[in-house]
Amino acid sequence: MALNKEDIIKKSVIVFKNRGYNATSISDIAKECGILKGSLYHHFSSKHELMKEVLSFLKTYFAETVFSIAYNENLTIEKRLEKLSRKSEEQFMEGIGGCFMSLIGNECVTSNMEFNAIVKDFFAEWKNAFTHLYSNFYGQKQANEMAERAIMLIEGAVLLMRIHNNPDFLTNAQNWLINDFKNNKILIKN
Amino acid sequence: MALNKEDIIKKSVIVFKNRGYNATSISDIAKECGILKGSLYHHFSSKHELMKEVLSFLKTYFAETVFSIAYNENLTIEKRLEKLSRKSEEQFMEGIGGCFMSLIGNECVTSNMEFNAIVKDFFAEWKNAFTHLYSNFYGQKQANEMAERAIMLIEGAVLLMRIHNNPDFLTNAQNWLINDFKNNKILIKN
Amino acid sequence: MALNKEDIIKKSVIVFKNRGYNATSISDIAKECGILKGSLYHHFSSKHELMKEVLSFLKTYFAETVFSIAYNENLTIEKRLEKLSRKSEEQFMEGIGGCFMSLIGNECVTSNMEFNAIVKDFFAEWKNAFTHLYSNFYGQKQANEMAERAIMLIEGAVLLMRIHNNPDFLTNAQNWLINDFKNNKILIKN
Amino acid sequence: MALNKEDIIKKSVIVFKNRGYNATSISDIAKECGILKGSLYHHFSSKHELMKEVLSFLKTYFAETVFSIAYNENLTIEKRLEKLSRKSEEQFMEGIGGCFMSLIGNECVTSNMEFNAIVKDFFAEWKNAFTHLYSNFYGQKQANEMAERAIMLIEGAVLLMRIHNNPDFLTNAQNWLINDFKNNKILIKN
DNA sequence: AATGAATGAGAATTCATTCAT
DNA sequence: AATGAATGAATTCTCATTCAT
Repeated sequence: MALNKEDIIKKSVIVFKNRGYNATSISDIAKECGILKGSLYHHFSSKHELMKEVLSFLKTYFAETVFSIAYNENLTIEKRLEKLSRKSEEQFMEGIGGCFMSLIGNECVTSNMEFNAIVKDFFAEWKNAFTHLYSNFYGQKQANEMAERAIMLIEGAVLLMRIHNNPDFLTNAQNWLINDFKNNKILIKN
Repeated sequence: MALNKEDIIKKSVIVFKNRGYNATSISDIAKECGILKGSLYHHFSSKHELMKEVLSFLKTYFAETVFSIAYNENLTIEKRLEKLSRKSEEQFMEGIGGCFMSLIGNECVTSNMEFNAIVKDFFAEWKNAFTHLYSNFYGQKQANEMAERAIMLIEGAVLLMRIHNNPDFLTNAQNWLINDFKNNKILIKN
Repeated sequence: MALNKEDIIKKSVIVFKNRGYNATSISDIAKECGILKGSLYHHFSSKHELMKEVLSFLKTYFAETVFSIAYNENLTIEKRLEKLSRKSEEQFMEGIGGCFMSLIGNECVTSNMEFNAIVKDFFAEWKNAFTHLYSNFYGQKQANEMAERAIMLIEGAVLLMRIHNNPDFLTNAQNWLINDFKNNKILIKN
Repeated sequence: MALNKEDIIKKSVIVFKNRGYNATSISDIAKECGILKGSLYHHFSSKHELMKEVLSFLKTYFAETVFSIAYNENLTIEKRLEKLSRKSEEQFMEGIGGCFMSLIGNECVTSNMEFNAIVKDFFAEWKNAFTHLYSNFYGQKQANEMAERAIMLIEGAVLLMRIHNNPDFLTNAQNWLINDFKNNKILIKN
């Protein structure tokens, strides 16, 4: 009752993150929302459309709430890196753990170009954020590489965390990134 | 005609890797094998059982063909690392690209403990291989950490490669790993 | 259209009685109901669940409409026996003939404890009804025995009626029971 | 190995009696015989043909081993009745309990006229046996009726025995029949 | 907006039967 | 006689979607 699109999207995130796209039924989502599956079609024209809106919602959420931190000039570069890490960690550890974008992106890579486009955008924005931070200390090319590496490390860590049901993997990865950053900064200064 | 279990498992790897577990139907696999879906049940009692055998097959394949390289005393540590990288790359780039174990492991993490157990084993064996290599130059604790990091980096790279349909991600990651190894070796020597 | 559970249950009784549990498909029942097989699952979660509801429905039906006659104090014992006979006969001769409870009970005895429980309940209630009637003229032990015998005779008659496609078997059995009752009553009085 | 038709028929009796016709697969029977299902088709052209032979085998078995007792002039009528009871009881209590003929007869009554014909023959022969015994003391019409009643009682008892998994039902029914016989004989003599 | 009944396509699975070896 | 691979039809069940109320 009085459910709006955003409510449904937020509930959908939970269910899709647990079971993936194909194993999640419209019924599952409706149940999570406390309505009947027929009613979902008042808000979304199809499961596919719902997922597209979920992905867009999350992309926007990350851009506004997480990646934007990289551009916050009120904080030191280091603080930004730390805050960005903490914020993304929050998301990746939510519920059962995992990166929604890569989960859906990987599952649906052959079947759904529209999902894929959004997922690629997400990664591009994430990379830009990291590149922006690193380019304070490194040249463009190296900053780019380091950003790519950072994302790989985090995504790999999230993946292992999900499979092993153990948050330490992600915690370790974030610590390594931050420590590397600090150590390299010192090296560069000298 | 006269297909055996291994033939079917190899065909299954292709189809499951493309579409994942839930989106792949027994019909899809049967079609790939050139038989009717009913005939598959002569060889495997269920889709679930088939996937278990596929995962076990791949785990054994990696152990015997890839991870074993780390223990090959006829090669230098560096050569082993390179060969191990090349061999795993071969697998991860096969077909549409992706790491079968992490794809299935992530998709089915909430629904299937039996898949999960095999996937965890796979990662444990992979980590042991890296740890074994790194412990030639580092203490146990650090070798362990470096192994974990290496796997994270590769898995993250494979994930980005799949999503962007671009093998460079993985190539880069492997190069970084090998270069890091060489550089660190020099640092340690001095 | 706009079928409800009870409509479907009543149609199911017909089909299941004709062919038994295993030879009846969900499709058969859906056809009888004038809907598609998928639609049945809107009302019943499985064939097994449907049969459980059919059995429960029939058990209640017999309790309320047939066995209750034994306790109707407005009728003489003899009238009750006659009416009870007539009412059960109506059910056993319906359609192709047969006792639904014993048909399903016997067919599914090894495969389905839940069906079995309901079937046993049915027979217990039937026996109680007969025992109640007979205990007006006999001691508890003998009334019990006579009730058991009565049910055996009727069930055997229904079985032969079904196999021979001849209602006379049941008619005969009911007459014998009623005559025995009358004759014994006279013997007892003297 | 070295299985012959009769071996298979005897194993089939066990499996069909447990699960009925439709729920029993050719595989189940093959398993019980220790061969593969394909091999069964060397001995029987179809499941239907197998059941026909099973029914014929049992009909012959009962005729020769059980019903023939009624015509054994070396025994008193009473002894014959007792022995006949004991022998049929043996069969009805075998394994999980139940009368094979009535189980299959009832399950397949609408689908299989060939089974039905054999089952009807079986009951005719059984009735003849009882009629033969009773006609030593009663007129043809009454002997006939008593035979019918006897069979109804036993069949009803076997049915309840199977459903309640309790052999007492059949034991009781047989005792009642024998006692009735003895008591009536005395009444008639006087 | 929500319900709930219905649809129809497609999923996994079973199974009687065939047949080359 | 037996095997084991394959068939193809049928079965139970699921699910995205539609629509009258």
